[in-house]
Amino acid sequence: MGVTKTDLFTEKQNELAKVAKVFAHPARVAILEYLIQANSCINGDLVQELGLAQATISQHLRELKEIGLIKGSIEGVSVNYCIDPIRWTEVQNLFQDLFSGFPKILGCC
Amino acid sequence: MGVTKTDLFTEKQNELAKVAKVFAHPARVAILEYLIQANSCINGDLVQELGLAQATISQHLRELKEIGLIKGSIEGVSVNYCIDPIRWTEVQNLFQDLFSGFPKILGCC
DNA sequence: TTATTACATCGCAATATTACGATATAATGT
DNA sequence: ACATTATATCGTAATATTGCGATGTAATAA
Repeated sequence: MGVTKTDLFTEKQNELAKVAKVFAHPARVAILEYLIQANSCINGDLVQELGLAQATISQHLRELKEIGLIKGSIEGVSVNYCIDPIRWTEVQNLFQDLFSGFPKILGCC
Repeated sequence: MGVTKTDLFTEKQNELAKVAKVFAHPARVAILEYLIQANSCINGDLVQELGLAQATISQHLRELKEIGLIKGSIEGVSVNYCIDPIRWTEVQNLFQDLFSGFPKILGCC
């Protein structure tokens, strides 16, 4: 027990859930918002920005990378992180598809 | 350890993370999609629909209720579940605000 | 080469989530 | 009252997530 039964659900349902999990931690939301707001995408000061340990930030960054939302390119000693616009739109559409599927007009109950 | 440091983040970041967590399981996504697609919101057959045990479904429904995305009204012996349109839009906007904050034009990196 | 700087990974403890059998509750039917 | 039906809650085992110190790695500087 304790393991999600992914085989019971559609590809898309599993994909949305997996992506949503990445948004399901305030540190990762904060990282994304910081990357958006720093209109240039030079980084490394995330550890100062958020109050978490370097190891913890690194772990969150990895999860964002794994789902494809951000990319990191080595810039000398440090790493430049930025949002992947293609994937960003893709993920936006995943959520949009679900949200727009509900016709707010039909207020039953 | 193991506990999210919510005090480090903004109200809105914590709220979005909390809401995203509800979408972060395919069973809950499936439940929402089923409620959307069953244009009437009479229910109870979710246990047959998804392949999970009744206790598990009930637990997922509670999480959806707790975040306010669905409402359940007692209908005799069974319960009618349906999506709360107000909350649905509210949550949609929470995500939309984040997604639209990124200007896809500025393709740096 | 050795030191420094920036980040990644490992390993572990604390906590949270998932799933479900068992049991409780609450409304209806006989 | 008793049985039935539908759903909720409890308790617990399996697994996942979070956070961080310690350590590894890789590029540059002295």
